[in-house]
Amino acid sequence: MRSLSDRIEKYLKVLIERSENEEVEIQRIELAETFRCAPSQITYVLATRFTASEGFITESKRGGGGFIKIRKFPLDENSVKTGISETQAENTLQDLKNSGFLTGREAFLLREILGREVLDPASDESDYVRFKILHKVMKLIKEMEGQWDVL
Amino acid sequence: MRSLSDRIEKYLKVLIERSENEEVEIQRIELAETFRCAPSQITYVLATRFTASEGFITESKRGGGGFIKIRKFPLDENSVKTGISETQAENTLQDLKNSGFLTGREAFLLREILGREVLDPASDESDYVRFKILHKVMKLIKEMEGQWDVL
DNA sequence: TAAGTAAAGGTCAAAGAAGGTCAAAGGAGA
DNA sequence: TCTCCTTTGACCTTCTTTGACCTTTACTTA
Repeated sequence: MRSLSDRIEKYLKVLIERSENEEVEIQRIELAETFRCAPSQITYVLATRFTASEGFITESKRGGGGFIKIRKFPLDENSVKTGISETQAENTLQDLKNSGFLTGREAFLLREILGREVLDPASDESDYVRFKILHKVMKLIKEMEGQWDVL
Repeated sequence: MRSLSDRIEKYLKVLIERSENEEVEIQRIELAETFRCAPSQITYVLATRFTASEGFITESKRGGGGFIKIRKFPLDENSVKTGISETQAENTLQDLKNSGFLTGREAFLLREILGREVLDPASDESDYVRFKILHKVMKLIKEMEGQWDVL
């Protein structure tokens, strides 16, 4: 018998799969009501099944009109071929910062590196380099998993 | 479900987009009536979504015939092509100073750097350099968000 | 012209509406 | 039984919305 967490996980992954852009936006309370559980249960599922090492980014806002957004990393074979634009790179960095995987300064530095001043914005070559750099960053996040200080 | 603030923000941004000169002028009470909310709600939206670090400047006047004017910084892709004149640069610096994002000395220094003695006023190349410098400044303001001292 | 009034916008604190955290209790399998 | 994963609930933090009260500006009137 699968647990509640498993069912919520499955439910969210189906939503993401069916989405156009590999992401889904929910309201914690609403989802909790749907599954008739405590809101913190949703937080738990996110924390255990939608981690960066699983390839997910989550973003949220509190207060009125609050939400939780779950997004899958753009790190599939497709991205390797098409590359990543400056804007996509910035969005990803923003996500990583918001999720606490990068500090403000780290994100800042990377943004500068990936920016137009360094990489010609109108070049496919640049997009590919951008992808390679970001891919490395993601890999580091995955592998280090909270042990950055060992560097 | 998006919040009232989100809807008002969207509304104003559409107005700005449709305008000729990237600015819009409204009356607080009128807009509040349109959205059936307290006038201070409008002030809140301005304070949270139309900040300088978001690329906006607001200006207002009280009393009879009062108004609120919202302007977008001239720092979009278009500016990249056309560059920024010395006068435009000065206006932007003035705005940044008035909004409290730059101190008097900082604005002064930048004004000197961007001025005619350093950058030939009759050169497209200069306009482009001016844009790049200002853009960097804005970016720093945005990224550092009150944490300049960490550098 | 000085004083008063009406018509704006500004401020700020409190209430409301989300999501976050964490420790403790509950369960399932080794 | 012991351990590890789930589930819950009390309490916290952040963002939104409102309303009472303040300040500024334009207009009117003695």
